[in-house]
Amino acid sequence: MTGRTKGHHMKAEELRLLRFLAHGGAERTPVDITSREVGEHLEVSQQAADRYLVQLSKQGLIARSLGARKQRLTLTPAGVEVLRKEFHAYRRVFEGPARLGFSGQVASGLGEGRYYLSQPGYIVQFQERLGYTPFPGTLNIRVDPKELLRIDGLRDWEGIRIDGFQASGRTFGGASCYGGRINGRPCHLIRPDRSHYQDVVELIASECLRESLGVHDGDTVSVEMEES
Amino acid sequence: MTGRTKGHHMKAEELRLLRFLAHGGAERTPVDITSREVGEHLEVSQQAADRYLVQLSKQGLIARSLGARKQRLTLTPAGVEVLRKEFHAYRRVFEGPARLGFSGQVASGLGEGRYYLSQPGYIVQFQERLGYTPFPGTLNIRVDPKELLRIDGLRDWEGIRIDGFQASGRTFGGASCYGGRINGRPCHLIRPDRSHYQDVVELIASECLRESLGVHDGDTVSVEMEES
DNA sequence: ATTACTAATCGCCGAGTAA
DNA sequence: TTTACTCGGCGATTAGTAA
Repeated sequence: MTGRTKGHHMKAEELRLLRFLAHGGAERTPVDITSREVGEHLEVSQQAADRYLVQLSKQGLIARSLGARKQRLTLTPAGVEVLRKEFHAYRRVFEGPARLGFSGQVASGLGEGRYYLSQPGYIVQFQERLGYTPFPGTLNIRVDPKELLRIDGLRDWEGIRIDGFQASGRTFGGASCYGGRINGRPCHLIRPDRSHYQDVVELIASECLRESLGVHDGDTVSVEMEES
Repeated sequence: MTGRTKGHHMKAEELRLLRFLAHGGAERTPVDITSREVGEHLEVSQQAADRYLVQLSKQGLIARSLGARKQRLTLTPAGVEVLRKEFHAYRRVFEGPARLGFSGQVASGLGEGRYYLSQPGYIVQFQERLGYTPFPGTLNIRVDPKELLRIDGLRDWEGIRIDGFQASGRTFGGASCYGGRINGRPCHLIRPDRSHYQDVVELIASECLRESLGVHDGDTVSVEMEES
């Protein structure tokens, strides 16, 4: 369920194996196959194929149940997500940067945004990777639940990675940022790895968006995301 | 121009590099970049990045011209094809098998088909990989030149590989086969690596298609290709 | 049959450095 | 500055084989 947070990239064979399983329908229906057959398809030894299967399983990308005769493989949601991201990366190449527009109502958060955005561990990363230090506070937008699935397509975008860290004895989680505009003004949508909201998206910008846009709770705003 | 005939697969980093270059527009416009920058993006050393560039260049997937300051990189058509094939493989996963229909007129070939299809070097491969021994003769279909670009999309499909070989002192080239139906009857479209025709596609089947379909030169036939 | 461990080999990565 | 060579080290692969 949680995205591939770690930045260590997959090796080509593991990716091809994942794709092979998806091709065989392992997203929906378990696929019965031996490590030998996997090896034949990938043109590697049975031993290597088996290691790949073990690795993918460890990474939570496939689920294995070993029978005496064959093993039964299923892609996990995380495995599917890896493939969808790859797909999207290629689509980006051939079809240009994706766009995603939606609108929603300004909402009050729980004041967490301010707390998180004040953490130096985050600030240095924002400065480094977004090119600015965000105003300490997120603008929360409540969107129509029907739109959520579409907005969730952002998961496939490359995004700008903000890594989690430890500080003062607690853990701060990672997040991904996506560039866009709200009512024409540049901002980033920030999606924490472990999101707490369902129908709320959080935006950050260098200034206080509430002020610079002159909006209040309940006001409708329109957001235009564009992939870099 | 010639497709990646060799079956030795690319490593993940080379593929990512190729995609990175395409992302930077190297398909159309040369990209100026140093091996250090490439390494940073791929998160490998400058030396490794350089090796990848050399490899890709050797494989004819990119063109390099070294300046004193940066190198100028362009994707070759072969490089673009590699990426397009990857793209298509993922699309196949998420959007199901592609279909491609076209129609054309039965045409006479030069009798080469019979000669090639009689070569034992090909026959064993057909039997092994297509599951039948083709009737020794291709059915040639002349198609509307306007359709050619669309039909050329077949290049992205996975296809069934027939390898080239040497026999009696000469070289026989490789080809790719794609499954489909002509007027409802199963057949394979065969696309030699070095194609001699422009607006003609060649079909093979276990029986003589001319007979079993009861068609003659000039008759219009319709072909339905479906990806496996 | 399978999966998967061990041992030996292979090949790749990156540091140092030449050009 | 670049690109790109050599080489030591180590991770990955395969053959053999145990379970």
